Amino acid sequence: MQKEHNLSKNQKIIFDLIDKSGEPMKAYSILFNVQKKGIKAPLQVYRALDKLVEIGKIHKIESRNAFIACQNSSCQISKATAFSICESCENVSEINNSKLSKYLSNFEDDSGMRYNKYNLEFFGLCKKC
Amino acid sequence: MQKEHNLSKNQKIIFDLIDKSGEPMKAYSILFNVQKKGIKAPLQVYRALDKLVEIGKIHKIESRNAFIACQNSSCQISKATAFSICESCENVSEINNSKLSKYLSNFEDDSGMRYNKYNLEFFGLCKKC
DNA sequence: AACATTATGTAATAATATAACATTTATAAG
DNA sequence: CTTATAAATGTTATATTATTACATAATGTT
Repeated sequence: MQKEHNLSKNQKIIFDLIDKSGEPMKAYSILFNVQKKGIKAPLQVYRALDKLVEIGKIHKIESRNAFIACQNSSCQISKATAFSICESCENVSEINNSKLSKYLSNFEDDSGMRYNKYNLEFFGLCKKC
Repeated sequence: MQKEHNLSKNQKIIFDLIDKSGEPMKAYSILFNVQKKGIKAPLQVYRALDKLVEIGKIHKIESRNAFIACQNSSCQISKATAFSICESCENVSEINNSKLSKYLSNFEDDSGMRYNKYNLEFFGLCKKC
């Protein structure tokens, strides 16, 4: 069952932009794009991004300092994320592989530490490149 | 067989600092710490960090913008990295698990894209926390 | 209505990272 | 050993990414 998050005005504007772009967007590029909609300051962008990440509508690509819309319909929270990143064209796509997520979610290291979250980034060349 | 990289003066100073600290260090904290040794500018630090990452002596913890010495004696290059990060005390340790690295190195997603590199960060609470 | 929570607006500034250019040191090739 | 090439350094300025602090407004709850 999916909890519907009612996005606020700024959150909606920013999510729509990222979602439509279909690719990772950087915070200041987002800012530039939403200035005509009245969002003027970095903080307004970062606050919306924080919330959107928290509720799993977007994910942060840590190695790129960029944000991408969640491409996984069943993904509610950003607790188990995996991405494939082309080092040439910088295309990024979210990996949705249940074996992989099961493997990683159940992973226990030697210290016995248990994890509640992970983020995995794969790098290589995509088909085109 | 391990290729010995002869570190340059700045690289050595910065690697020794990070290695001795035993924990992730941020670039400007490194800069502060090596100023008495004559390294005055951010760029000098970043250049050494870039090189050290390239040759696998240190790794970047992407989610923290910090750098940690490689804790894996057999790790020559930073092409297959995994870390465990405590969200409370921020302790970070490198995971050296051959099953995991084998699994990830051989992972192929549905698109058939092959990867030559990955970085995985696990989050949770360490034993102490 | 009163209260608490969440979101917004705005200005200033902190933290992270790179560009551009000049010079020096180390390495390799003849 | 000297010329050529690559790697590293030094320095200044600037770009990019992100947060602090404080005031106000909107939304949700009892």
